[in-house]
Amino acid sequence: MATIQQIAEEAGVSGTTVSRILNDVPGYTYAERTRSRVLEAARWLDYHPSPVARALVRRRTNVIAIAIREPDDPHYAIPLRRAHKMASAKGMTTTLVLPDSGMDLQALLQRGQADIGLLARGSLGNCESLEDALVASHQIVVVAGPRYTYPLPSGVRTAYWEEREGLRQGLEHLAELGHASVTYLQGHHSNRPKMELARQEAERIGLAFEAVGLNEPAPRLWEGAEMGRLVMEMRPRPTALFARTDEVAIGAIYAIYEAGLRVPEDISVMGHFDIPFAEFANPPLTTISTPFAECVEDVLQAALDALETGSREALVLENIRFPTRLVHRRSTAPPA
Amino acid sequence: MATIQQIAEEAGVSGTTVSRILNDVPGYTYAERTRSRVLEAARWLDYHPSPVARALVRRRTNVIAIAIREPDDPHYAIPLRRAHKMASAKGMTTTLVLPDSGMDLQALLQRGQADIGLLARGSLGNCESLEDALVASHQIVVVAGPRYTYPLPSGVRTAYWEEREGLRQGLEHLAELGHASVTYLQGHHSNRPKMELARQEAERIGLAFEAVGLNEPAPRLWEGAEMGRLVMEMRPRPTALFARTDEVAIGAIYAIYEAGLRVPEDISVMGHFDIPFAEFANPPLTTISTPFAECVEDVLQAALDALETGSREALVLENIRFPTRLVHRRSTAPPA
DNA sequence: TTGTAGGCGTTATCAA
DNA sequence: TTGATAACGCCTACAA
Repeated sequence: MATIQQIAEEAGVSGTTVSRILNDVPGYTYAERTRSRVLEAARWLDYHPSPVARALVRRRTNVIAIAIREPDDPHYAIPLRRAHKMASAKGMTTTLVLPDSGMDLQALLQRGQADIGLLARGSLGNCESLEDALVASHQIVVVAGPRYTYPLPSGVRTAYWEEREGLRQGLEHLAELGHASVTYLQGHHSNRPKMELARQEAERIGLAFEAVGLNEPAPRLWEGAEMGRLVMEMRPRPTALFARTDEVAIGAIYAIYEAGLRVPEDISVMGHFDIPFAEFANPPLTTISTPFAECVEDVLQAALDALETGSREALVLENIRFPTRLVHRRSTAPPA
Repeated sequence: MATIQQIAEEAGVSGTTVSRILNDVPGYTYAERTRSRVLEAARWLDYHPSPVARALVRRRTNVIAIAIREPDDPHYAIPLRRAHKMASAKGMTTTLVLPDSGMDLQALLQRGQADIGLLARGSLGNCESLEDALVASHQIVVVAGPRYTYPLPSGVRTAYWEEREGLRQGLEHLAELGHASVTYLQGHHSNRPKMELARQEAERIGLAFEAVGLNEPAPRLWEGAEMGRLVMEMRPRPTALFARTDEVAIGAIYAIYEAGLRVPEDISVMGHFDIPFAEFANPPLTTISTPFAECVEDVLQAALDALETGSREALVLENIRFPTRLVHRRSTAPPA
């Protein structure tokens, strides 16, 4: 509520003086008497600077916009938490951008509501509109997430992992266990690109491949259960399931037990992403661990640096790739 | 990048005219020629109004600050998603406030960085500082969450459920199944108030009560596993576990299977909150469903109304209570 | 039907 | 060592 002007009057100085003292602007040495009078008046009036007014003149909102796909997916909680932590360490705040809402990242940045846009995506590629955003607004945009087959978005700093790599690791794991075929749990056909990658890798390894899809989109756990039920009716019954997501895998396991079978004795199931629940699933889920946290940290750090130095140069220099990793737990075993 | 002034020059009118036309300010009828010239210039220059400048003069940021405890707890994803949805339906954005960060809700509101503060808490009560915030800033604060024993925060619009109610429902369920005693999985002692409530209710029902605690705080799944292991060594072994949280319950089930026992054949386990994973746990988790979404929706709607009408009256009128509900699934059964 | 002037709270520029 | 003054982009009396 209190403004710099009020402090100035209270302390009998000018607003300029108050601003400089309160902000410790370098290059100005004020008389101790003035300093203390200002400081005291500020405390007395319970002064809090207005970030809005500041943002207007400094052209800096101190806001990081975080765009994620699904806020209730534990997998996306990672970038959210990470980014929030890094932001508040710098005294910045975060704003959430979700896909359904009318407010998209591009609009947010164009209007100058955020200094940095962090895109934590479920897939990279097809990002032309991103570059537009980058050019149109002078803000900083960085991207973290998995790469499928599309080329990386150019002109945007990116950290990523190769979805193909994780898929291969999982497929090889199943092959090594002795499985001759995999059934991939794709879900809604919007997830087709990933499935195609899996198919390619399976063929390279010499694993028979089959995919289960769903016409209607649904929350992942439900998708998993639904596909699990479909699988239970397939003859011959698949020996190994590779789910698009840990949640899909857990949903599938639910359906398998519902049908009176067991994992991995009757059928092996593996997931993707290694969310915390994977470790504590019953049975503990074999899955592919994915470096989402590292990716976010990497690009966001670059973005913060760029923001501080004011040079956007470092932003496009490199696109760093982080490795994925097989986490072998108990939901996979040799076929019966 | 483009400003109203630039449009004004481009269209050969004054800034005032541009502002009024672009905002459809009622009470002004402009010549069609002027209108179209302004509109065209705006499109031509790709004009986007600056929310920062607007916020400064309108004293309205169009931001809702959402304070939650743990971003990666699926339980807290509910208020987050709900609030974000309601916000963006009104063209507002959200900012996240997490406990660890230096940025707290009070500071945010005092500085006028948000119009509404939504506190989606893990517990109600002890909210004196809240009222300070309310009085100090002219912003709107509302609260949603569980109530333990403390009185509701007064002077703040609240929607809540009674933690005691859910606890009783769970305890009664176990008693009806024939259990003579419960072991409550409390976790870190910061969760003691809820445990005390459970103890009281157990005594009222005539159920022997015992609590398992932990000295070190840990993520809930790990807490659950740790306490599950402790329980496995207790003699006589408990017949029924009541976990503070679904995640704790799932962690405990993990430890139970690790020890070679089964749920519910050897031991019953129930959780609290009914997160999506509860339904798909193995076995599906009996739990208490909690109306977090309804609570958030209720108070946030009140807050939005208050913001629109400008009267804070409606805000303190009522504190609505929503019921909790037992969800009986398969992790509980009569004792062996 | 349109425009002018002033202000929202802060910082930057220039002068003293 | 300190102050005027003018922005930042928008909105709202008040005037014409």
